[in-house]
Amino acid sequence: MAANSQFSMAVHVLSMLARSKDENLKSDFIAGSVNTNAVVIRRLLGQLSQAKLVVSQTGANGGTRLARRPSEISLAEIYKAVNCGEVFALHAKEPNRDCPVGRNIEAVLCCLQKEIDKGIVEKLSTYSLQNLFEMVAENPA
Amino acid sequence: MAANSQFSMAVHVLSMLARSKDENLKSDFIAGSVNTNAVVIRRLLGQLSQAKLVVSQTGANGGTRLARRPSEISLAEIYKAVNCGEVFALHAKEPNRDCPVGRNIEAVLCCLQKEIDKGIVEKLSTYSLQNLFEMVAENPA
DNA sequence: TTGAATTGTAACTAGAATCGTTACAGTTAT
DNA sequence: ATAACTGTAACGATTCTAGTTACAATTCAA
Repeated sequence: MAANSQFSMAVHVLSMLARSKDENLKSDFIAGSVNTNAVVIRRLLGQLSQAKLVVSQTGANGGTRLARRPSEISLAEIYKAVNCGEVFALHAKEPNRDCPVGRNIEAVLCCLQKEIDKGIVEKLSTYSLQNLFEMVAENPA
Repeated sequence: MAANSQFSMAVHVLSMLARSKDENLKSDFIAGSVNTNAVVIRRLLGQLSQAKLVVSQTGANGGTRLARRPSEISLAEIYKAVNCGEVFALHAKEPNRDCPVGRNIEAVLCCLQKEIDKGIVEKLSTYSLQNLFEMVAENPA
């Protein structure tokens, strides 16, 4: 499959919104920067809106802006807002319950998966959208 | 796509091998516990063999055993041995270079991606296959 | 030395997930 | 009223994983 780039796109989109301050941005304009279709952006914005990270307005002169200041949005919130799966997947088919290993391995792996995910969220929560936006701005083209 | 469960399968397979000590296990037997096809297991064992975590023998009475003791194999090595992608993917299409955000976001995201991956590896390196195997053994069925 | 048991690997299929695209209903400013 | 937007459904193209079959190469053992 194509790899899931929702988090990357979300960070991109939110950086655009951070840059535009309180002005509404159109999905079409954002799509031009991300280099994709406006519907893809609107779908993503829908998730970010549900997570209360952005506010959208329909109608003429509509568009989207941040719901909070960039310094008050952590990358962890963005990560949780978009649907970007787990670090590794558990078994596709249930292992054999007649095997002492097969019987118990899933529970252990599930635990480990959660622990890793917690670590990721912790690391991401040390960055705000503001921090990230500054990195983008500083970065030499 | 179906999610990538290589790491889960690898840990499962290596736990089986840890349990069997120095005895060779057949791919067919392992497949029975993982509940998949023997070829899938052999493919996985190929990767683990390249990473020098296991040793295989062809021919009659062949099979696979651990290359080292379970206490000397960390989960981080297993993670690196199998091909289980990144936490999040970068942009599918290259962003628009004419946009100040689009121009620089990828480099920043790439950095972040590496930092997160480093965190995962650090966390995984605190567990050995032995530790994990003990968790599986202790876990109530 | 023959035969049986195994691994290694190529090739193909089925199924799932993402992204892109078109289409259109609903909303809002002017 | 009309034009400019968002929200969302529906479908296709692409890509990835895992499952499967098939078979060559290797090794043990009688």
